[in-house]
Amino acid sequence: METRCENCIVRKFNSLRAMNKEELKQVSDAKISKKFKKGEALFEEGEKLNGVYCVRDGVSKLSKLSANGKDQIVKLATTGEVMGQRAVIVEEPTNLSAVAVNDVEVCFVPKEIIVDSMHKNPDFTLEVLRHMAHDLKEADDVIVNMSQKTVKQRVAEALLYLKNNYGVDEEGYLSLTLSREDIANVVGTATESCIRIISEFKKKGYIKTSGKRIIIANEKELQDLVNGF
Amino acid sequence: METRCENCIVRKFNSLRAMNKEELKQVSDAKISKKFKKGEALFEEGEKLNGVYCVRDGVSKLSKLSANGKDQIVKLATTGEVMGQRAVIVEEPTNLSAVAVNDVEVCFVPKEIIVDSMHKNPDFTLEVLRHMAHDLKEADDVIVNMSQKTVKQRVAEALLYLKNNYGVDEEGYLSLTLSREDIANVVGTATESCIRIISEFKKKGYIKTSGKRIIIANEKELQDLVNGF
DNA sequence: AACAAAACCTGACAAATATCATGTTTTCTT
DNA sequence: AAGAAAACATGATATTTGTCAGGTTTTGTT
Repeated sequence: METRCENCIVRKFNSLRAMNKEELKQVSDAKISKKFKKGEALFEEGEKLNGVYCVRDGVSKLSKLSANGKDQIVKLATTGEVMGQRAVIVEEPTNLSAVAVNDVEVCFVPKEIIVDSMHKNPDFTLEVLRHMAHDLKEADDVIVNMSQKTVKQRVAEALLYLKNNYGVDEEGYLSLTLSREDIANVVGTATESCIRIISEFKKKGYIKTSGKRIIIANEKELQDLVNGF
Repeated sequence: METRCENCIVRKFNSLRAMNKEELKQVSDAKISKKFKKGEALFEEGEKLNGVYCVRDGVSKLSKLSANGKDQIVKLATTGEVMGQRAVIVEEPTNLSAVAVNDVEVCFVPKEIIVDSMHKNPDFTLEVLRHMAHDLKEADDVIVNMSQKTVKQRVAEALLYLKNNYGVDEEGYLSLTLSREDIANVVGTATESCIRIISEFKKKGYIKTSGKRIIIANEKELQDLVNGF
């Protein structure tokens, strides 16, 4: 599928929207469409990125390996988001790995075009800057959550996050299904602890489950828990 | 003391170095020098910032209040760093409070000048972007540390950080003296836990203390601890 | 449909950390 | 230099969380 970036709705949600016509044409001509199956890696921590990845469809987990061999998921990147921007800007190997959580389709945009636009088009640079400022704020929030909230609160928060950001299907199940291990890696805890807490939520009627799929049955109770009541 | 920004060495270390002469003159004319005593707040979380704070001297702690009433220190801002940039860029109230750790001297630069330069001077915007990209990476690292390292490892790391970033005085004491409570708030733990661990380090000979002041006596042991040996 | 692999689950226990209570030392202020 | 306030310290205990070990269920593949 060779579509033109100029017509891509995805662009509306990321910094590429601040590009002008010529720039978009350049991107369009140079971009390479890539598909990744669930579980495949888009790129690995420490790799040099030759461009950025604009997500057309699907969700990827951005994670970092810790000294003890566990992955910490730092962010979930969804349709409209751009991955790898940070590394391209500072011209360093990326500090994060990206792995497809479900089937993912991205457009790879060579870094030269991005860098070139950043030098020439202040609006574009500013837009990138705004997105990064937003990510930084979110990262600050995560730091505070990690250090000040209990694992139980963080699991509850993660479930609400999944509902609020990815919605539910016709039956009420969270549209984005993560494995218990992935949830544990988002929350920063042991997989068993995560499973135990999810079981507890189920027992208390806050959620219902079917296999790995989850229905949020009592949003208020979960929210109260997050808030410390 | 009314010095000119054009001559300020501090500027060399932050994004203002990408400003051209006219821009610097504007900053110089509009800036207001402010001094804060140890413990005073420069600004509070949720406040609207009308400009940025360029640190001439001293150290401030940037922190965020958590639901349970504890402060989490997200970053220490030192000579040469600019505080409040993020909030000015996204035009939101700041998500962090800034409190002087020791006596602090800053130049307050009205946001109009910053915003104006960002629209006109791509080099400046790009420089700001680079700094923010760097901060974001550091934040990612903190997230991983918080979730994957033990409190003991994080305390050890914090002590080494203080040594590496602020150095030691003639007697070998860490130049930047933080209270045990502040260290606990950097590390994200209870003050008592922090004190206990510091006592343990002292008992084991990794550090020496005199009041709140600390000498790192065995850097290698501390580093090994951080690395999980 | 059968099988293997992966994911999920649970119990028992150990380790890490928080909390509460109380006393001591240091630092600051006058 | 004295007194008050803040910071530091430590014990006892409770809670949270991780680890190991062994199961069961679900999922994917042929």
